[in-house]
Amino acid sequence: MVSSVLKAIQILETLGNNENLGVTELSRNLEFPKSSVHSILETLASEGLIEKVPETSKYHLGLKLIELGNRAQLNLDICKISHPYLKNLNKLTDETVHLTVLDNDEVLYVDCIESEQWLRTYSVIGLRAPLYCTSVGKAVLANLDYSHALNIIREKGLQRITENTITDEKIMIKELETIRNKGYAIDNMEHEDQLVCVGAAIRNAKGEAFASISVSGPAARHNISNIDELGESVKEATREISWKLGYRSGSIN
Amino acid sequence: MVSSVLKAIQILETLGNNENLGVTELSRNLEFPKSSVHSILETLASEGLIEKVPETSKYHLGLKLIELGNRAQLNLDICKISHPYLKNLNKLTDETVHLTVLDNDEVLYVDCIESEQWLRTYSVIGLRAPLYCTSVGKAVLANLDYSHALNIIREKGLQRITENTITDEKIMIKELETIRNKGYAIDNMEHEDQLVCVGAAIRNAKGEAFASISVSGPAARHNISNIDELGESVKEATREISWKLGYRSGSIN
DNA sequence: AAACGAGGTTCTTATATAGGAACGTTGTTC
DNA sequence: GAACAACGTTCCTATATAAGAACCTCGTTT
Repeated sequence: MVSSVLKAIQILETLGNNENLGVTELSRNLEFPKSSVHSILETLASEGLIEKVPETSKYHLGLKLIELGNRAQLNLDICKISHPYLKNLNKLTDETVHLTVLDNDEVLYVDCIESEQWLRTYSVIGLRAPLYCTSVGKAVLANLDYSHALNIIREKGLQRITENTITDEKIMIKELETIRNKGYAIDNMEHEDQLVCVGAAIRNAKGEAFASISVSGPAARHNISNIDELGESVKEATREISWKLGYRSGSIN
Repeated sequence: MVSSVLKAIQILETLGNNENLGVTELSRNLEFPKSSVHSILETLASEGLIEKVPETSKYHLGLKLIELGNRAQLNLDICKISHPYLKNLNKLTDETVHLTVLDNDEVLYVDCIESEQWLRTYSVIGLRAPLYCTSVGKAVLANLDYSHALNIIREKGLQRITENTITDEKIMIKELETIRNKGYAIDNMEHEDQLVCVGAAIRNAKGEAFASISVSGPAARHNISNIDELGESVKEATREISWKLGYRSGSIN
């Protein structure tokens, strides 16, 4: 383990969360000595991972990171394979479509195609969300080992975010069963008021649910009657992607 | 300057260009000792910037980089401000629209909205291209200091890429003058066969042309008659963006 | 306008690390 | 199946660096 590299990464993360910080602010935030921060910033800036605003001597993330991030996205198998299916779902539904992967017991949004409608879900690539209150998250959660899922639920807790958030463990366990039976998860304004999503999990060759896709739109457009139809489309897409990834379902599923 | 951080960055870049490299391959490529590569990889992997494929002990770029890259993109003022204009141009033209910034005497594609048509320009965020043979590049080049532009042209050279690439310095200098007069640059299959683009430069508050926007599509759809119309739309968008960035043109331009 | 304060930068040395070399481990060849 | 080859991993120490402290610079206060 290389401490300076570790520090550099933490600096990048901090700059990602708070744009335009100076040496002292970073040093205080991270509790690194100013001089260390300074020399690391100098190095990062020399390669373009961050940029120094000369007038203020403050730093923000740089162009090279955009380049690397997109390279990472292109190299990520799941993105490559899923993108056409996202496009297709977007065409079919005219709603915003997301691809997420499980990372650190959260979902990380790694691809997105926005709806063309005026009232639409916003693009959120690179953001994270909890598992228990999103369709993408619940779809994955429902397909993890029971003990693992329970662990996550208990460790992270079921914080109330909206009126509809499921905050009771027993109800959540039933919900996960429903999701397994249906093959897709519905988020009925559990994460954001007026936002309804349907998500289904993607499995890798080992059968692990490690990613998921969702379609999301305003509650006004998604009532009980059409949400299941959407759910079936999403489920079908994930089934095909999982197949391409080498998953061969043993059961009738 | 911190050598280990510098090495880490070079490793990330190398992994961006060649996915799935092992310790030895990286060590050979970069001429770093294996042990150094090993400990840096370990550190990068611990934070998720890269991922190790356990079966092969090879590494590729990780999820955290997608996150950081998108954070960088969101924080980049020019992206924030330009995105609505890109959307608008895309709607207006139904062609693929790109935003690039000048970086290291090249253009770096930092945002893109793809056409919905079957035959379309592909999305290329994170890629780079030379200045002399792209509309986005020429638009910027035309608005740099004459000596600076000439320097770039001479240092990088005018390599022939397609039949239409401008490879003669004198012709290029005239072309740049035309671009300044018109306010937009046309790439008539100079970078890729059958691909036609129109681009215009964006200026910051200091008046520096540091970014540009283009609309691009197949030559079949863009003849002499409609290309100038597109050019005017692109020019108008860049004019408004430059204004928002604080640029107050002194001349009639 | 002098003194202060808050930030960025430079200096120096005890300390952690880079990197050469030796060691494991895996899979390939004969 | 033994010997080899190729790669990943671990070890050790000369060396580069982290980090504390001093220093500089600029803006603000009295």
